[in-house]
Amino acid sequence: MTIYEIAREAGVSASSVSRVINNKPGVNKQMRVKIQQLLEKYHYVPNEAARGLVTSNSKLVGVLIADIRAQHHIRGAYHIANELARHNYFCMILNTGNSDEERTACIQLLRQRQAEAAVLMGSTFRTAAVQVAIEQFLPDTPIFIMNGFIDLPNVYGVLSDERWGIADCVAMLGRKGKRSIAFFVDQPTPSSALKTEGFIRGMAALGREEAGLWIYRDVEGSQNGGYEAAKRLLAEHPEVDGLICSQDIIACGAMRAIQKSGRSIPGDVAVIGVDNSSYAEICTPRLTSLDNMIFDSCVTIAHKLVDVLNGDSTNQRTMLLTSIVEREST
Amino acid sequence: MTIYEIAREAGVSASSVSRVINNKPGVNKQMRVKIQQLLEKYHYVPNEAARGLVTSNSKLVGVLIADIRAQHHIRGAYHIANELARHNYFCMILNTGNSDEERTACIQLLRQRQAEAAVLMGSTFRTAAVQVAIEQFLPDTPIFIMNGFIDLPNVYGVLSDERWGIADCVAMLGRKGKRSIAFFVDQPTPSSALKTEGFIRGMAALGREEAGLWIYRDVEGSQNGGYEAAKRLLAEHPEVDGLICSQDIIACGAMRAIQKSGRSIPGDVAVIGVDNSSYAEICTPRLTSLDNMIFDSCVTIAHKLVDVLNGDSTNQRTMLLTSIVEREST
DNA sequence: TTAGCGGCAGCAATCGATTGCAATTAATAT
DNA sequence: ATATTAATTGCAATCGATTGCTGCCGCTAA
Repeated sequence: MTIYEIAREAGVSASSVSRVINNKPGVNKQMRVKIQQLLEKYHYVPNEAARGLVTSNSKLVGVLIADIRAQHHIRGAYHIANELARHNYFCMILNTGNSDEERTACIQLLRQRQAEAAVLMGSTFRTAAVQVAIEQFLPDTPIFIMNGFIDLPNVYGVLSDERWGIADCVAMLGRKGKRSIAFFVDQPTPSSALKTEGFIRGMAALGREEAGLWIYRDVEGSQNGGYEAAKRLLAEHPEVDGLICSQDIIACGAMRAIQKSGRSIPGDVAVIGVDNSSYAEICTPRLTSLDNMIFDSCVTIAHKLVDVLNGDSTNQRTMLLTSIVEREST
Repeated sequence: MTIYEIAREAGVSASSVSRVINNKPGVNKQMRVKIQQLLEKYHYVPNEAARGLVTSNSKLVGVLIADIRAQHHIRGAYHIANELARHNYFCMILNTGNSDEERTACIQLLRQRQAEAAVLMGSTFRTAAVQVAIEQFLPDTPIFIMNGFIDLPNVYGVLSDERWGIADCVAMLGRKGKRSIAFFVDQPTPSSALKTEGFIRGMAALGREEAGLWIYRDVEGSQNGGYEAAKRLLAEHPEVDGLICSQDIIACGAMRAIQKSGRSIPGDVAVIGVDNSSYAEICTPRLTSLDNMIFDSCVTIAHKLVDVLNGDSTNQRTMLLTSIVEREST
């Protein structure tokens, strides 16, 4: 069913049908009704490719996620997609994978489908190769970065203040009398750098110097990664009484190792994770976690997106405050 | 950058450029190279809307998921998207939500974007309204159903034999000397009906009649749902020594209630979940779970999809065997 | 009676590709 | 030298919409 067939049936030209479809003036009232009935009758759905071709608006926003299997990312995509759907935009959720080739391919896909904007989640966009790809293929496309920022005209970013968040976590452990606090952090990204910085500041507030801190870097972002790191930690510093992990899942693994060593949580060692994911509710004991406001970030991004697509302006950079959700592990 | 601009620069017509882009014969070798260099130079990416308009192939497959936040569904989408990407197809992942209106809207979206096939995951497609929508808007589109089947010409389905799987779970508990076994099942769907049937058969094999079975239906698919159901179970049947839950997350909640009642797992009560999700690895004790072969199902669906899109034929219905992954809870 | 105007409808160009067919050219055979 | 054939190349139609512009009709005012 095309507008031409509808037009023929109604005895008018395609122009009129198009005007009816798009609620534009210039069509007689009765004819409008007649056409609407035909549209209804034949379950007419416009061909978005044809429409996009002439109007050059695709009503399409690309959401690039490093790994859609990661809980917090997919939840973010979910919120953004829902918000955009209300504005008649459609989200193209793409799993970018971790190689630059895959990422560039995704960016080309966006271009190929004329995406009007792109949202980046995770560390997808960090490498130079990807930035080049963006500049080459999406030069005038507004880019929205979740938990990150690049200082360029078309780039908008939402960040949660994980630095102060982690510092708060340290302070909280301090208030509970913990002094020998370790920190597990995953692969280096801007986000993990902020977290590390927060840890250092927090410990400084407790009177500890950066040199002597127990920071375990490059911990794999999995339960096993946390488990192994904690084994090492317990061997090297058996007097540890507090642990902060840059991801909940790492904390889950770490707690297993701590419990296995015969220590109690939070009695002997208190543990805090980050993300406030569903894992935090499921592990035993339930995990205290720094909520980095994924939900709010996504809502904010979605609003920014809609504003920009509507031609309104927004500030390029927004900072969100984090909060600690306290559970049994502290 | 359009083919016309490339053509002008190369001093040929758009036709030749198009032939080069699509690797078609009929272009002089040197000219072909020259055009390829220009394509490269200007980072040319074809406009898929224009291309789709004339060829009427969108290279697009819709994946409809009731709730993309559900681990196993999004993992499924991940596998399918990866497999299809290798065949130059692009996946449109849509969160259908739970109302018929939302679902119909998603189906219209597929039509609007000329999706060449649709994959349905979760109970998305069960209601009559949705089936009508499919018939109206996607009459000739092949539909692939994950863990389900409808007997129609264009419909393909992959099912895992959860019935026998659950029966096996019962048998396994039986072998461990458990006899007082309860079953928690979520909202009624074809899948949960199969599971229930499997439970009944399994118990029959242990010599139990259907009438006296402890089947708790309509348990909410969340940790809290499992927790509340288990509280009821323990109150009504304190002698319970085995529990099978239709979802891992339900089992996680149930285990909390069981532990809180002072019982040990698996000593007093053995627990089994379904899905073999990451939750099964994170809860304490780690959960024995029936692996319903999400991964294999997705791979199978993706293969079927590619076959059908290539014009090859496949059998409409495939059955996969499940397997029990044994962990600490049994 | 005629100029002016507003409402409605359609023509035709356009978006960026693809592709069948005809035209041109060069190479080979007769 | 002419006919035959194959290899290139371009023309023009097409896909399914949108939209500026023109034309027509009927009504009102001078």
